[in-house]
Order: sequence, then structure tokens, then C-alpha cells
Amino acid sequence: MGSDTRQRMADAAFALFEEHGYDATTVDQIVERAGVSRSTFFRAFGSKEEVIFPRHDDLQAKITARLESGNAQTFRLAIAEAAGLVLAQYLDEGQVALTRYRLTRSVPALRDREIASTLGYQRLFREHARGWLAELGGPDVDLHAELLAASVVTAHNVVLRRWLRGETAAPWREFDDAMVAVFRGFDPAPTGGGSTVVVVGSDLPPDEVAARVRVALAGSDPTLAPADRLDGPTLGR
Amino acid sequence: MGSDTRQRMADAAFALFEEHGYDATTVDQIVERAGVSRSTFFRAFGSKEEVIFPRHDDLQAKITARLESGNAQTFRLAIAEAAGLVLAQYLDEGQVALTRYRLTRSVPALRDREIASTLGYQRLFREHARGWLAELGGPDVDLHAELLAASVVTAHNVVLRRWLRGETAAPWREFDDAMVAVFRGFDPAPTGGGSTVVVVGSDLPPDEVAARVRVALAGSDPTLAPADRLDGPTLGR
DNA sequence: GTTTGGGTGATACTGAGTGTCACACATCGA
DNA sequence: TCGATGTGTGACACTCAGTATCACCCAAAC
Repeated sequence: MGSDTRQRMADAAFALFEEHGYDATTVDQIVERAGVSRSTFFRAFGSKEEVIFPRHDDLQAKITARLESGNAQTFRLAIAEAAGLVLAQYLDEGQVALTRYRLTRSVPALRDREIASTLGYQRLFREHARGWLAELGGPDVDLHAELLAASVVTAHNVVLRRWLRGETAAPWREFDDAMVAVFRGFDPAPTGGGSTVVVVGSDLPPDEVAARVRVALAGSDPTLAPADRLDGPTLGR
Repeated sequence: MGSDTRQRMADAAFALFEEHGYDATTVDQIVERAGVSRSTFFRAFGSKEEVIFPRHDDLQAKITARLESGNAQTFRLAIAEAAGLVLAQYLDEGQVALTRYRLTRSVPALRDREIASTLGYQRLFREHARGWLAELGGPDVDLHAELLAASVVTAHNVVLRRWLRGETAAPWREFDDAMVAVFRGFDPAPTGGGSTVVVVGSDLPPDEVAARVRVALAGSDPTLAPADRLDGPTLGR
């Protein structure tokens, strides 16, 4: 399996895109620089666009796993942490993510594709939210699930774009605040305030615990079930 | 100017897409059936994809006009009615909109493009919302403007898709309800409830007046300025 | 040693999109 | 009436993305 070959092609493509632009770069130029044939390129990537975008499969699997570890009582934190997995992916990519951002901003075809790709994540959030909201028994479950998913993805993207543009040095803090803002406006079963019980046993840093509690408290039903809370999958950040 | 020629090409394209599918239809087949040359086709549409999508320019202008007729006190109704212009456009298209929906559902490239096109509208909402929210003086103006725009577009799309799938016979009622749901969860300046004064002078049908008042009341600051309210542009539905 | 299968290369082909030149025709002013 | 100008169209050649097919190499398995 030429995972090495694949990387060589991707490197050559990114370099040429930076040098001459996306449209002005032909696949022939890419394969020539990478020292492979056109056949190899299209077998590996399928299209010229796909060189730019990362594999989504494993990330989607991780998101699904985190969402499925939540329940109707803890869905806010599940969604927030699942969205955090996406942000973590981009931050890990570092320079590659920045280059891709420059390209998607300047080439309409790539921009369209990038936008469409976020809908894959939105779909995961929507489907899980639908189940949780149905269980909680509010009205207009489909609409609210759709709104919740769209809001989470949008809030994530706002923070991500600020980081991509170099407008923030503390993306995680902004991300947590954004998630709080999302869930504050989104309240499936208003109760008009009430007592809150938080039971936390954890070896996470105090700031981390505080951040998670804030997300959980953003809704109106901030009951925390200890067993399901901080013992679940963590972001690993 | 061959607006007639343009229509002939579009008709031929839609017919062939229905008969053989989008990918299996070549531009040569389209121009042959329409009785024109390839040159004419690409001059009129630019690409094979563009035959399917309508002109957005005039609709965007109408949306902008409606948004600019609103102000910080009446922004909810301005946004809701502006979004209603989009829905009205689709309902007017009728069969064409349904055919396009079938195509965009089955062809990934068209689906991506459709998704990306909605972002144009979202941008209009976002920019105007940013101004209004800044005037109202809440925190995180950028984030909230983005969330509001995304929510409006999402809610609109939920109703639109239900109509496209034939799942509703009363899209306008569902649309009004969806807008109410959006603004209920979106409250730029919570006041904890208060007295409300509604002054309405209008010759609209009572149901119509009621619907608009409901949208306006969805927020927490439902002050209605009569002069700016029902004397502004109407949906014409 | 032969077979089997994954990764690769070479080649030819289809079809979208671009660029250029030529032609028809309608309008307008001298 | 004539020529100039502009607009819509056709014809043609070209580039390049993406597909299909066949051949080849090489390593592991039998």
C-alpha cells in the first residue's frame, strides 16, 4: 500500500497549488513532480479536489462514538464534545489546515465542497439530537433537532474560522463559550430555573471541570448524572 | 436577445435530465434537441450545472430591500419576511422546483452546489443581523448574528424540504411557526417579560395580522413601532 | 517454480469548458 | 442607399479532468 506514494502526491499538489494556484495547476504537473503516473493519482484521490480534503471517515466514527455515549440528560455535553473533536482535528492539522483555508477561500469549487462537507457532521448531530429531543418530549422535534445541529456546526465554524484567520490564540476557550451560547438559546423543556446538583469526581484540571460544567449548565435542566458524566470519553486535549 | 433561445435550452436540458439522468446527458444532446450550438449554450449558462439553478440576482435584491426596510426594533419580522421571499420563489416555481429537487437529491455535484447557494442568502441575513444586534448591544455580536442567520435559513429549509417532498399542504403556516420557533430560542436582550403594546392599523386579513404579531412577539422585546410595521413591504402572498 | 493479488504504468477515449474567428442581422447616422 | 457598429450565433480547435482497459512488476503463498 503506497501510503508513502499518496503523501508524495499530496505534498506535490499542495506545493504546486501554492506556487501557481489551484486552477493553473494540472494533474500532469502534480504527478510529474511526485514521480508517479496519472493512473496512480486518480486511483488514490479520485479527483483533483480530493487531494485537498482530509479523510473524514475516522473522524466521523469518533464523533458517532461520542454521541452514542450520551443520553437525553447529558446530550449537551455530548454534542459539545463531539463538535470539539472536529475542532481538535483542524488544530492538529496545523499548517495544512491553514493552506486548505487559503485555497477554499479563493477557489469557488473548493469552497462549495468544503461547505457541503460540513453537512455530513451536521447530519450526525441532527440524527442524535432528534432521538434525544423526542425522548424529552418537546414539540416540533424535527425542526428543533435541525436547528440545534445547525447552530452547533455554525458556532463551531465561527471559532474555527477565527483560528484559521489568526484572530484568536485561545480557540478552546472561545469554543466553550460558543457552545454555551448555543445551548443557552436552546432549551427543549423550559423549567424556569431550579435547584442544581453537580457531583463531580475527576482528576481533570479544575479549569477543565469548570468549563464542562458551564456547558452543562447552559440549558435549563442541568442535572448531571455522575456516572455518565466525566467518566465518558474525553477530548484528550 | 434570445431569451427564447435560453428557455428552449433549459427545457431541452430538463427533459433530457428526466429521461436519461444528469450524468448520462451530454451538452451535445441538449443543444441538438434545442437546435442551437454548443457555443450558444455555454455563453448562456456557463456550465452544465447552471441550467438547473435559477437566477438569484433579483431575489437577492428583493431580500436586501426587505432587510434594509427593517430596524433594530423590528428586525424579527424583517428577517422572517425576507426569508419568506425565498420560500415564495420556490412555491412560484412549482414543477420546476420539484424537478430540481429530484436532481439535486440524486446527483452529488448538484447537491453540493445547492447547499452552497443557500449560503448567499445566509450571508445577507448575517450582515444585517450583525448591525441590528450591535445596535441592541448584546455580547458576542458576531457569533449571535451568525447563529441567527443559520437558524433562519435552516428553519426555512426544513419547511421548504417538507413541501418539496409533498409532506405538507400548508407551507406558509409551517413557515410562520418555524420562524416563531427560531426567535423564541433567540433573544438578544432578555428582559424577563414585560408589558407589550401592539398598535396595528392595516387592511390585511386578521389571520395574516395575527401571524405577523406572533412572529414579532416571539422575542422578549416585542415592541411594535406602528409606522415601521405593516406599512413596509409585504410578501404579496 | 508457479500462481495469485495488490500496486503501478501506458494508452486511448469521452466530455466539459475556453478561446478565436467568421457570419447574419438589426440599428443608426450620414 | 450606404457603411459603421453592435449583438447574437455558429464552427472549429484546443486543454484538461476523469474513465476504462490492458500490461507489467514484485512479493508472498502454495
